[in-house]
Amino acid sequence: MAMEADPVLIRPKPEQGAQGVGRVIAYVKEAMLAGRLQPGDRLLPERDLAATLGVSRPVLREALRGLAQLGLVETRQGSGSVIRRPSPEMLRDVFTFTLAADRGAVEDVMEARIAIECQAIRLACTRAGPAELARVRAALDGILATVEDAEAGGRADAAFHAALVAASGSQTLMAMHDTLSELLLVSHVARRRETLGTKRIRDSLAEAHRDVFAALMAREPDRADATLRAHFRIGDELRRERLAEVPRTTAG
Amino acid sequence: MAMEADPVLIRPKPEQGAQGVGRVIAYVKEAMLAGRLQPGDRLLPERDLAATLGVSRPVLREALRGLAQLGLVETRQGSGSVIRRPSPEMLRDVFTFTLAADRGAVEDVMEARIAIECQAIRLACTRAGPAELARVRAALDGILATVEDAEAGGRADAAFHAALVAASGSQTLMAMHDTLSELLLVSHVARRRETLGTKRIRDSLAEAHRDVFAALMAREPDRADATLRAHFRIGDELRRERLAEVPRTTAG
DNA sequence: CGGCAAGATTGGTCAGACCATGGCCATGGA
DNA sequence: TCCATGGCCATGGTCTGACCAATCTTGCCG
Repeated sequence: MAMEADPVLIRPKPEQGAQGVGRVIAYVKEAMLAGRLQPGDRLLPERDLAATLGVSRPVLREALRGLAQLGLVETRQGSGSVIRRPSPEMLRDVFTFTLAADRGAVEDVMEARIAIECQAIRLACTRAGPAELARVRAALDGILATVEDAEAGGRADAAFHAALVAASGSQTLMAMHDTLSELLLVSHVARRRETLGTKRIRDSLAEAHRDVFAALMAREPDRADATLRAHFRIGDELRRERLAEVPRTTAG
Repeated sequence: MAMEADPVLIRPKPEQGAQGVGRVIAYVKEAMLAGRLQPGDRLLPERDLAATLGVSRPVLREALRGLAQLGLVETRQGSGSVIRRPSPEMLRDVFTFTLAADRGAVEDVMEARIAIECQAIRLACTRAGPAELARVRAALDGILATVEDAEAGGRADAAFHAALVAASGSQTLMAMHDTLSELLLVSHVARRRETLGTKRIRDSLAEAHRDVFAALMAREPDRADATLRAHFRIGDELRRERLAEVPRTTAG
């Protein structure tokens, strides 16, 4: 009686001990871990693989879709399915939905962004090669060319910061930065509109970006971190100053 | 400005093809991000939802499987599909593949963790009240009480760092730290075992944690940041030293 | 030899049928 | 009246076979 105890209460992980879709997912995962399947390897065509594994094609497709969402497989119509080296793409999704469910105030999102960028510029000081530096340089030029234009300036600003993070060579930091940038997208444009006002303010911002780039070129992590923090602080101060002294005259 | 919560719209990455399966995945993701679907909400039965979305049931199932693999949906036979908030635990599996492909992935995630914690301790210096500080203190005591025990010490260490991040009062930083900590669990215990060896090393680590706490109590953000960074650096150096000089004697 | 078109291969989707599991309700027994 | 069990219905899991769409390969022509 009690010996036939609660099999219902045993909750294996979805792929473990399962049939059908779960079995196929487990088979592919295990083959990858065992080295029998390597990134770049092509799987049998769906019809053949389904027959080989003894499942129907919709079941196989379902399994492949699951693996594809995890970035372990890439499937192309007319071409086939290829094993992939996992990329941080899905990390971006996970952060996005985690933060969407648990998002803090915008300031907190901004703090997280500051954290990521400051760590990124530290790494960039030691890791960035000439190509990465040239990209940051180009992004800086984009900022200087668009200081008068809130919309284009906002995009140039975002591109500059993204180039900074990319120069770190850290895929984790890039994935996180992508998520945070999207979260901040709307407020970012508004922030910029509120900041741009006088020529003095615009020059200050341009100067701050030049300082950040110079710090990166100097290759000193602590200085670069401090300079980037100062840049964010300046932006805050200028915005406060602007709001305190200059009544809003443009509907923006 | 940012005084009120921003109604930020996030555009999820367009799903591959954006027809059929991709469209369904995008639909669910968008609905979650827009708040129309919340964790705990039950989706229509498969047959009904497929009809509603104008796709066949295998297509819908494929989409649900993809979402399930990302932890966004949980599907139970006989019961239905429920929206879930992504749990970082599902990342562990995938991170195993990432590690198999790239041993350096741990260091990458570690950099992100350092970024989050250093920003958190900065915020904690200005935001933490007596209750938060007491919690960090209690977590420090937990570390000091478990320096001889790799397993319990690992948990106490994690609890200390989580308490630091919690003391920042930033929901965003906490959510990100949770996710990163889950990733690092894959290798965390092994790292700690490699580090603990001699009494000298254990004392160094205990001292470093005390320093971090003292810096937090001093309420100086720059000093706290630098002290925490030094703590991470010390951990790295001790680990390298340990691996270089002391042959592994425990099978652990 | 190179380019283009046609055919073959392979993935994407659909419809309909059947099997398996979970939940709820009703009935019977204590 | 309460609890346990069984039956039924709802819902997910899988299969078969057909057709559509995209990619690749081969052959032919200039």
